Amino acid sequence: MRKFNMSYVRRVGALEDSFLGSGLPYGTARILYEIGLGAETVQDLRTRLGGLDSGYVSRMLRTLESKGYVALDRDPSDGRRRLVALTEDGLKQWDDLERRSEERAHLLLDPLTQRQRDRLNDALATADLLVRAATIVIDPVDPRDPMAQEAMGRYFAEIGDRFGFTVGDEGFGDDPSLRAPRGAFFVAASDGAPVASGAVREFEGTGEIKRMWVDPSWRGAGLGSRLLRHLEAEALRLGHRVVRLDTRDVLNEAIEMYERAGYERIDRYNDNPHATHFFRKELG
Amino acid sequence: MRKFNMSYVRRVGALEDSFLGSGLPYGTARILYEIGLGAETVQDLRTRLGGLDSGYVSRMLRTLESKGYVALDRDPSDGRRRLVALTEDGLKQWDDLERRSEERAHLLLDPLTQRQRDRLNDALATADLLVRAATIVIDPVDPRDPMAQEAMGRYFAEIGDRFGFTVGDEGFGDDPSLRAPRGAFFVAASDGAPVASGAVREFEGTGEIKRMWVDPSWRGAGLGSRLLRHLEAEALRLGHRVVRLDTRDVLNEAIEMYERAGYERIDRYNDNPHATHFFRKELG
DNA sequence: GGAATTACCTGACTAAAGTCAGATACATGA
DNA sequence: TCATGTATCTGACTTTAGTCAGGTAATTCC
Repeated sequence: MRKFNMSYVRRVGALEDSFLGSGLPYGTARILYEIGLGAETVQDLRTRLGGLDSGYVSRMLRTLESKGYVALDRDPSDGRRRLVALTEDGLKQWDDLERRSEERAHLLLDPLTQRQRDRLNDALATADLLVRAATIVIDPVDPRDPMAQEAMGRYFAEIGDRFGFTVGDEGFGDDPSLRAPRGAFFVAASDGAPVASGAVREFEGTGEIKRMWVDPSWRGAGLGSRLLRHLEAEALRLGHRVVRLDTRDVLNEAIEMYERAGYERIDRYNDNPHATHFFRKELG
Repeated sequence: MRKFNMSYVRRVGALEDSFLGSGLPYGTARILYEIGLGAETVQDLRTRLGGLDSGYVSRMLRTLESKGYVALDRDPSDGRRRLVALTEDGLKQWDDLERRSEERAHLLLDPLTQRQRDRLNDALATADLLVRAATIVIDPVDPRDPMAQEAMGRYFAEIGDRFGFTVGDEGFGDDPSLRAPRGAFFVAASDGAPVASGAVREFEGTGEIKRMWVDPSWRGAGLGSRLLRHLEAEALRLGHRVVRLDTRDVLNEAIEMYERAGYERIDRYNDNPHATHFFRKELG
């Protein structure tokens, strides 16, 4: 991996030079680029760029403003915040950056045959998925948190199992069993969006795993097992020696994953009408 | 590819931060690192780092010297040149950079299963090879040039190895037929080292391709065909409508490549005792 | 042997990138 | 309503990274 880094950065890292040649220094161009990508507030920008100094960002926004590339406006919902947006000229500049970057990528790929390009693409896509997967962090969140709500929303939508009320404004309500002190909810996020979730709670004296969900585009990256290990550790911490869970027959990969993780089939232990398969595992 | 860049640099690019935390600025650390990697002269350093300003490098060497990390010495074989080397302290610093970098890579790979790590490795190795291949430049050089000599050295060493004859170390002399105005020699280089070579000359009124060689670790990256196209174009430029070449039965991949490139088998046209197969192609 | 070239150095500069210490206006919770 | 906190801005800095124009000693070419 380190070898790759060195040679890749040396060759393609020059891709960042495409930011230059636009008349803007690198930092300023990055800001312009992120705005075009959807950053809406100054704060948003700062976090996207990895926590830059606020004064520094402010100054760069000022130069972009004076060049007529971005417009700043007070946020009506919070007067301290400022909204950033590209002007027409700014959009033109952004397109220019895009085009330049695209061109450079083409230039690089030019000497390769189509077959080689395809191979490169595949390799990079694989690497990307794995690197993303490796840098995902699994964090405990309150199930009422918007991230948790979004994850559950996608979980329920996918399972085709709707609650009595509509998904949206009021969310999935608040199931206290999924929170401290007798439960926990975890969300795995990448780039600020939930990509997997899961919960532990207590049920009839033992641990129970609920709401296991992995974003379809992330399946096969080992995220499910990682999350499962997390949930088991949490169940142990909550004092359980056994966890149980239910799932349904159509979720084949999930069932396989549970089996690989050492879960054994048991008889039905609850009255969930949607579940067909039941598992248990001794922890520790 | 651009997508990969963005997400990769965001996550792993931080790998370069490992240069920081060493108390040295990035540029200076890079110099230290390259010396540890084997750069021996100031010139060597400059080319490895992509042609930095000589004054700039000199200054950085001075700070490294004053910190006691590197020692500079006159080159006995050329008094203008200076030899650079790490001191004991410098070596310690270098190890530290290595360790830090290694640690960071491990931290990233930690959450992955062994199977995933292997997949990532494969993907990165493939991407690396292809990106390297794409950024190789094929340049005409004089066959007396050190690069050409090195390439030919390896070419002869290899066929010598395989076919059991040796070439003296008096060099390959100067075969004027491989130079202008009736011939040309090409070297493909990556990171300053020759990875492939080939020549065109005139023989009995038609073009002839000689000295086709591709570094073993580079085979299968399409370099041979690229070089061959180059040589054909050159032959055409030199006024030939036909090129011929000879090769040997054990070089299977080479023979396949020639066939794919549109070469047809012909009868022996010279008295090269090592050749067994003969080809020709009409150009244009 | 003298001119040209090469390898490196020095000094004087610039722009970019980033830090730090306040200042200011707005927001929020007790 | 007051203390506290937040989002942004301003000004005064520093460090990096890099450029450019000469200069010196050694080497090569003719």
